[in-house]
Amino acid sequence: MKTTTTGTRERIVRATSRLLQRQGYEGTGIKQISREAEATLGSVYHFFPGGKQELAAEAIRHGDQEFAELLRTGLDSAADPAEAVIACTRLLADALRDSGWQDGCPITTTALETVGRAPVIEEAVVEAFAHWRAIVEEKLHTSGIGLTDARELAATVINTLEGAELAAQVARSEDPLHLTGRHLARLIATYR
Amino acid sequence: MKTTTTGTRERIVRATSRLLQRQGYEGTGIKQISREAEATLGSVYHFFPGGKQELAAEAIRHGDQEFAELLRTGLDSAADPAEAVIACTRLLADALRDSGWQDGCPITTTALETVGRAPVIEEAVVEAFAHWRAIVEEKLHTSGIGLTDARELAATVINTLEGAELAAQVARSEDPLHLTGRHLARLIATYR
DNA sequence: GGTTCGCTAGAACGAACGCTCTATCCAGGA
DNA sequence: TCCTGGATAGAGCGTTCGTTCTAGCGAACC
Repeated sequence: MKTTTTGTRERIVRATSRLLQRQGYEGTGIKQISREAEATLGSVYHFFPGGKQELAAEAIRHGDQEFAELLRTGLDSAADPAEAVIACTRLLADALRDSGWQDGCPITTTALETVGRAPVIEEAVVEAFAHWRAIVEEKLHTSGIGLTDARELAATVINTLEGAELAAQVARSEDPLHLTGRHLARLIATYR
Repeated sequence: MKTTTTGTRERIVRATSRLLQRQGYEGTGIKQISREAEATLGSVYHFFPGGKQELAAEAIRHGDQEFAELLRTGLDSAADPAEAVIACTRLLADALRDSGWQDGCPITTTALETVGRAPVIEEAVVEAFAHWRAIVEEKLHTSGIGLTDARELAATVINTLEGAELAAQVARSEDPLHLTGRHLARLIATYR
């Protein structure tokens, strides 16, 4: 069955994405991935002949989509861009807390570990960040903020969310995310 | 000689700190550390009987001091807190570029890799972030910003710097840091 | 001069790493 | 009915991992 084969591939990608998110690239073994995905080592190398790097790049792309969806959900929940960003921080805080402070940004750890040493992965990382910035930029622009300002603000919004998520994870507290939401809202307000 | 022994210990800590910064915790082996530090495996385990975790925790504390010094240098370079923060982003951008985009925040990668799984390291990480926030907070407060505002702003300044450094490293560009400097300055200006 | 002790030195251990390879399974076409 | 080829299965390769352990070094004290 076609569904079975694509099912295995997808199970592998999802398991990899979750493991990279929680343990990073070097801390995650291919055998652990195959175990968690309920697939065999043979299947992993069948679908990803490029090995661990190719698999990780695909997992990053998966995390990209996941995070993008969260962003869109948050941004669509309010017309005012400042409130919309606050909604994003709330969604992030909820997800982080509900996972026992385990599930931060799905790609940051892997990105930092592989920067400058695994071009295939890095490319996926760069695309993910650009993708997220574009989503925020569009929201800001359609809310009446000029193109240049919207682009610059979007970059800072994403970067700040990343930093806040890291802080929240380390502190095991939602506070850094909520605080960041308020400060970003205040910054955005200065542009209107 | 006393100087020789403390010399070896310090060489090990410095080498570990630099390697953790560039390769992360899981990507750095103890044998590589002993090689780069020009110390033997026996020496490493003599000074750090707690093994890799104890060594990493000590290296994090070293990175803490290093980053704190950079922050103080930047903050002291201008009376106006907004300009002072911009000076920090400039220092960070210089250091990052000059290292070939290798030397980002000395502790972030290790922090993310070990969060929730290595309490000894995590404790050092939490202390480092608190330390950095305190430095920024003091600058903001002595510049006339209220205590609560200063504390909250300081947290956001540190978190945002972290996020911007990550973005700059991934993009191999100083822009995210400079942009963040401008936005943080703008945010700080709304409090005066 | 002998003894102690902080430190250096690196061989060796079991476990885990990424990856290769052969064998087998089984649905669909000839 | 046989054949083909995508998918599954996992033993085994060489290497490296973190750690342990014993042996030896040289300066300092009695």
